[in-house]
Amino acid sequence: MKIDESLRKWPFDTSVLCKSSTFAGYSIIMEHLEEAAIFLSDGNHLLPQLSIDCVVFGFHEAQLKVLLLKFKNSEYWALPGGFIEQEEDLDAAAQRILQERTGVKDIYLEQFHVFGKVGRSFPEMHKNLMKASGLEIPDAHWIFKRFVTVGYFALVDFSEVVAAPDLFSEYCDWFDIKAIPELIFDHNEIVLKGLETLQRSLDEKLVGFKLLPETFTMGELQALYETILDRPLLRTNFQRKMLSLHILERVEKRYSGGAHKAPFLYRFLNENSV
Amino acid sequence: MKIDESLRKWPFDTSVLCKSSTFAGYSIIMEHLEEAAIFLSDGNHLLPQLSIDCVVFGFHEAQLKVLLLKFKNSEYWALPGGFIEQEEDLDAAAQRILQERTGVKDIYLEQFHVFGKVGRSFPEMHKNLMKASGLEIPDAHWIFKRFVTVGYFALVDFSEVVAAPDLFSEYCDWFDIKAIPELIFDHNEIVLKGLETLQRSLDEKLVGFKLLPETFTMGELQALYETILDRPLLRTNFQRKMLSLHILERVEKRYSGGAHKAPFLYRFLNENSV
DNA sequence: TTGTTATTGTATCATTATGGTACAATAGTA
DNA sequence: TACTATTGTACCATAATGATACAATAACAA
Repeated sequence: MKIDESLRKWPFDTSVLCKSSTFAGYSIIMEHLEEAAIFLSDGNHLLPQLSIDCVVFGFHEAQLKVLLLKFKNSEYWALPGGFIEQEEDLDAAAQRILQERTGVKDIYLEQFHVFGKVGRSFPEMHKNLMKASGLEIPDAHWIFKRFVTVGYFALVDFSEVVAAPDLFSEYCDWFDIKAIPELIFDHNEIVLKGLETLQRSLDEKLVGFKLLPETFTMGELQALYETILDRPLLRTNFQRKMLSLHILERVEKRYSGGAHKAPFLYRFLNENSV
Repeated sequence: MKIDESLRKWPFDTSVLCKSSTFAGYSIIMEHLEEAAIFLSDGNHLLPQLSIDCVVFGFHEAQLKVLLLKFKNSEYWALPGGFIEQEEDLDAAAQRILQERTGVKDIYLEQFHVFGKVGRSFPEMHKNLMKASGLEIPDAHWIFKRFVTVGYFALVDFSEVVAAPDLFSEYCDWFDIKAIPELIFDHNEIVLKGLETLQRSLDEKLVGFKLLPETFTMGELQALYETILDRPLLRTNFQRKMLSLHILERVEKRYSGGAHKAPFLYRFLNENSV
């Protein structure tokens, strides 16, 4: 069962938004502006100069995708991110930020690196982006200070995600890992490091299944591995290897209109359920 | 050639210090107190609520050792750590902190995890430790706030280290990884996570050589691997494996008073020098 | 000088893991 | 009913690893 693409992102196509509900669209943006202004007016409840940035991986149509947000009235894209409350655990903050962006609870999250170079963000660029989105913020505001950011990567079942932009972004979309646009600050570097970490975790931790729905074919699993590792794998040996691990349960066959043998469906057995 | 143990730490034995140079010892402590007070009087040049803690690994007498600091007038031990200057890269801060503690330049350092739980430090305990070391600090002082800490692990040639305590510690010493005492806050957890990271890096990154001096025997190298991985390895196969990697250069034989065949000495060839 | 001892370096065989090919089974189509 | 594309599995070749055997030898003792 396939979910309508347009349901997956909001607002996916701005031209549609403007045509069909210009006023509603405008009011929503105004509301966001006000929300953003309120948010920015008091940073005392947050850990200062520390942020979180997330590389959200999804798998769709044999491609590894990353979720990105687009700044309002600008061509700049960025990773979903946020700040940590004074009374909030770091991991909990990452969970909260991602739940807000994806609608998914209990996301698989892993911290992978801290980015702490002095010059990793560009205050001037940041100010321009804020101005473009309609926010006049004094130069000395806390949001323009140097930030150290903790990189998390998330693995989500693409079909479960209903992505939503944040206070400063216009909309969000999935990008093929091979076609990430130029991102703000050092976010391209963060994506790269996140991908490297994912590649390394893939063998040792059987983490790939988090990117697939409940059941899947061996072919789909192999495509996932090939895409992440970025190299072809021998079908027969991949199958032998996976089956020898005894982590897959055969469910039923999938009869689905190809002039060929139908593949089995498998379900991942995590350690607890065995 | 063996360096005198007593040279390696300062002041290694407090009783010696008190007996042989009571006044000098006292004045040194006073000096430190004053330094500490000056340091604490202004935190504006530091990133707030963010710290660095280091697990410094050394290898000595077939044991994996960790460097710990002892708080003044207290039985509590802690990891060497510090804070980040506003104009300092995170990695540079870790280098600086470790250089101050070990006297070694260009230390091999790797960031391995951020510890960000709200309750990871204990302000009351911290205040008592400060009081015991002679510092009266107001409860609202920045140093008692919640801190997120970035864990680094360091690999050093044990024989090069001349360890020195910091402003808040009395002296420092190496501890066998198997006999780490109870540490403040979540530092035991940090050591454990650091060790796990070291174990995982050991195969994939040929990082073990950083713990050995310039030249070493195959037996010493094997002892290092066995200690870190905490399991015995077959001598003959270990030797075959290491030699097959073509990362070792045979230097000469070591004739050193055992009634048996003398082992070769090896030098590690890093990628650049080949 | 010669035999003894503990350790080192290497050869060899057994076992397991992996790379690669072959082929039968089969769901849909012509 | 034959054909096609794909799937599941068997099989062989090669590589990596586990385990044993043994010669070489530096220091020591007789």
